[in-house]
Order: sequence, then structure tokens, then C-alpha cells
Amino acid sequence: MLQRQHKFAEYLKRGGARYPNDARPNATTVELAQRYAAADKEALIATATPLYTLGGRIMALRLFGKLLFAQLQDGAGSLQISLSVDGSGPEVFALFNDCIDLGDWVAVTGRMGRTNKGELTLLVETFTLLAKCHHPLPDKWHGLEDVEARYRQRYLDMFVNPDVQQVFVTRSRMVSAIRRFLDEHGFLEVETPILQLQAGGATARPFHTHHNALDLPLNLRIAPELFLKRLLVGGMTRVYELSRNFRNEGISTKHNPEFTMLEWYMAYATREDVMQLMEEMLRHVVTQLNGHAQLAYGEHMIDFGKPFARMTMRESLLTLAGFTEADLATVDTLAAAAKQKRVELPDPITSYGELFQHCFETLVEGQLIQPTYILDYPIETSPLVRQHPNQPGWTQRAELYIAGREHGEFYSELNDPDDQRARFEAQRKKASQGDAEAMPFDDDFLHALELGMPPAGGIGLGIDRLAMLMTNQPSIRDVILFPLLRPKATQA
RNA sequence: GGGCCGUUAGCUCAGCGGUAGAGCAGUUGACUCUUAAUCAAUUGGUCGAAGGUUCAAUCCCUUCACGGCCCA
Repeated sequence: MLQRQHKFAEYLKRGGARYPNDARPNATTVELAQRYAAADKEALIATATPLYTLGGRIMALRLFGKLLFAQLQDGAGSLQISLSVDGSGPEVFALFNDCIDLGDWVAVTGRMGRTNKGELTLLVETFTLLAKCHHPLPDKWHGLEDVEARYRQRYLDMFVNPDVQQVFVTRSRMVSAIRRFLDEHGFLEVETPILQLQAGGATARPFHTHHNALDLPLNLRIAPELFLKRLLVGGMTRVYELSRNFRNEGISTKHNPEFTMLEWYMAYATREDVMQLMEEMLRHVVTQLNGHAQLAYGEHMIDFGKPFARMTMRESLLTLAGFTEADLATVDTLAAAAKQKRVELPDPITSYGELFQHCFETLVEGQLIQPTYILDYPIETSPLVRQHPNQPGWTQRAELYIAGREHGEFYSELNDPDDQRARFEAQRKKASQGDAEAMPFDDDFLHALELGMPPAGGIGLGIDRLAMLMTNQPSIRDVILFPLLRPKATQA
């Protein structure tokens, strides 16, 4: 670090500008590589190319006394550059050789050529140091492998581990493809409050905050659902929001306290309609990004081309978890059967529905590798979903499972204010029994429903988890640029 | 929250009771065709923190911090 400071001082001493901002690259490494891909060495000598200016970071240096090669990395890719006493002049060569370190940002100007080995190379005539890299870089071969350091210093991770950038490029393209798909299907993107008086729309603990001027306690939203539905009441028929939610819960390979979710609502649609549209959208997005509808994830090849499998939660417990009809009869038989399968039972068991879903989550979820819709959820865990027309206690909800993980929820939305009131009451009861995740009673939302919400279907889709699939990453932190970590006492 | 594992040079790692090692990076020298350049020499460490056991601790024990994986 000290040596790097000395080199910077030496550069300034020899007349170099300090952090200049007048460099104007007129090409990228990739453009030049493509433009001259076919040109051989003789042709490049016979007809001098125009002068090109590239900007980028020096990522490798190979010195041969009076000749040096370096690898210049810019946003597009990387290209070899070279300086020599003969070609660049002794002063320019010495300035580079004496003052430039690995990691420095430079602007280099020169003409294209090929080396004796045939490598396309920018033969540098002049250069400027744009920004000094004051810290030594990680191992040039292994890169930065310490997971903690990679998350804490993502900016470093990004330029020393080139695959990392690709992950976030893919994520960005995925999000953009989703937006285009929805825009083309008549949806309107909207923005609803993140600061909410009551954090509703999901069952999770919120983050608390406070507004000073109003002296008002507020929560960061855990879901946009209740506001998006208000827009249906207001007359918008197709809306979506693709944005951040916050849940004050544990951190794992599947959970980050802030995460991105897509929710959309369609008037005059059922669960079936939104499931169908989601299937179409995912097929479209995967094909856009991959060129085909198959996706390699870990050891699995996931096929978005075929119609997604569908089964009720009940069927899945019978066929995939090995329960019998008799096991599923009552809360007691189910508890006994689950215990026999060594399912760790919740304590206390509050309802049949919750135990049922718990069994599904522990025994079935991990088996659902290919895209699968699980249909019909217990009413106890689904306070915002329309009830099943002929099965009391069950709702017209579905969840999408891919690679053993839950990826999204699909509802025929509840728009009957009396039913909704009863569901809120049930949640209020759970809260009074100490359930910190119970959904708060939302009077204003009920008021909106009382004004009439058109029948609708809606979805929530986890964008981070989808990004994990698309980029073949095992942890949610690998698809979030700056995942939350506990601060370190001694941070570099 | 529980279990297991990790934390040693800027990076990647070895060492596991006798007082600290390698490769890369850095520094010095040689070198006009390398692309993990090569060759020679060389600098660099409160061995995550605190306490304990011991003649002696990076190593054994305890607690703590941060992280990873699995489970809840």
C-alpha cells in the first residue's frame, strides 16, 4: 500500500494529472476484438488502424525489460495491451513501468496490432492514470474466495471474479424481460407505499421505523398486496409492482431480510388464469435468456417447456409423503402419522390446516424439482384467499415449486368484505394468542372491499429465488449485490 | 435459536504442544512476444479476541466475535 502511494506520487511528480476526468474512450475491448478478429499481423502493419482510446483496469502485467504486456479490463471484457521502448518511446514506457500497478484505472491510446504469437493487442502510444488502486489485489489465479469478504466487498468481488458480474447482468436481463412481458400483456407498473402503518399482505414480522414530523410509528412493508388490491377497487384492472419487501426474520440461503418480489393482480381472473399466465411468462423469460426453455440448476435440468405439473396439497401428501386417507382424517391422526414419519411437530399444534401445511413443507417440498403447482391451501394459513366453492376450510390458493423451493403464490382473490372481516378476526385472535406473525386487522382495506373489488386473480413471485435459478447459484446472497451481514468490529 | 465446520502474510492455503511456512501479489536484479511469463534474490505475521492449562500454546480447554453449511 505504501509502495502504491509512492508510485502515485512519482506519477504526479513526472507531470501526470491527479484523478483527471478528461479521458474519452472511443471503443471497448470487445468492440476492437470483434472489429479486428479477421485481421492478421501483416495487414495490421501494412495499414495502420486509427488511434483508439480504451479505458479500464489493469488486471495483469507481464514485463520483459523493454517490453511489457498488460491485460486491460473494461465493462465489456478484456484485451491485451502492450508498451515497448521502441513503440511507445522510452519516457512513456518508463512512466508506465515505474508507476502503474495491478488494479489501476488507466486510459490508453494506440493502434491495433498482433504479437508474434498472434494475440490481438493494442500497441499503446500514450496513456493516463485515471484512478489509483491503493490496495493490493487478491490472488490473480484464485481470485477472492472468502465468502464473507466477497459479500462485504462486492465491488472488489465484481472485478476480480468476472463470473460475478455475469450473474447480475443475467438478473437484470431477467427483470427487464419480466417487465416487458407484463407491459405487453396490458399491465400497468405501479408503486405503493413501503412505509406502512400496518404491515399486511403476508404473515411475517416487520421492521419498525418512525416518522419524526408526524411522530408516527411506521413499518416497512412485508408485501404490497393490500395496496395493489385497493387499486383494483379504484378501477385499475391489471397492475403489477416489482420491488423490495422487508421481513424481520432469519437469514438463510433462501432468505434475506430485504428481498425483491413481483406481485400482479388481474381483474376477471381466477387462480387458474394467473397460473396459466405465469407459466407463459416463465417459459418466455427462460427462453429469452437461455435460447431454449431448459435450465440447468445444480444437478437438475429444469424444463419450463412442458406444462407445469399440478396436484393438490392433499394429493401430494398421499403420493409423495406416504400418508393414507385415514392419516389425514383429523388433527390427531395426522399428528400421530407425522410423528411416525419423524416430522418435528409444532408446539402447540394450533389447527389441522397448519399441521397439514407443516407436513407438506417438511416432507414434500424438497421433492418438487420440476415446476409444480400445489393447489388448495388450508384457510388458516391463507387469510386473503377466496374459499374453495365446495370444500369448506380450503382456499383457492396455489404455490409454485421449482428445484425443491417455493417460488410464488397464486390466488383467486377474496373480495367478499364479510368473509375478509372474518379472516381478519381469526388473525386478530392468533395475534392475541401471541403469534407475532399474524396479519393485522386492516379497517381501511375492509372499507375498500366494501366499495367493491372486482373478482380477480393475483400472484406473488420471488425475484431473488428466480434469479438463483436463472444464474445457477445456490444461495440468495449470490444474487443480491449487497446482502445484509452483521458489521465486523475491525473492517478493512 | 440448535448442531457441525472455519478464522494463520494483501490473496489462496500448509503447519496442530518446542516459539511461523509455501505459492501468488510486493520489492530488487536479468529479460523485446508473454498471456497463471520465466530465472535469481528478498520484504512482509499482536496465527480472529479474551481468559485458562502447561516449563512452553497458532496448536489443548473455556468464553466471546464474525462467517459458512445443515436443521428449526
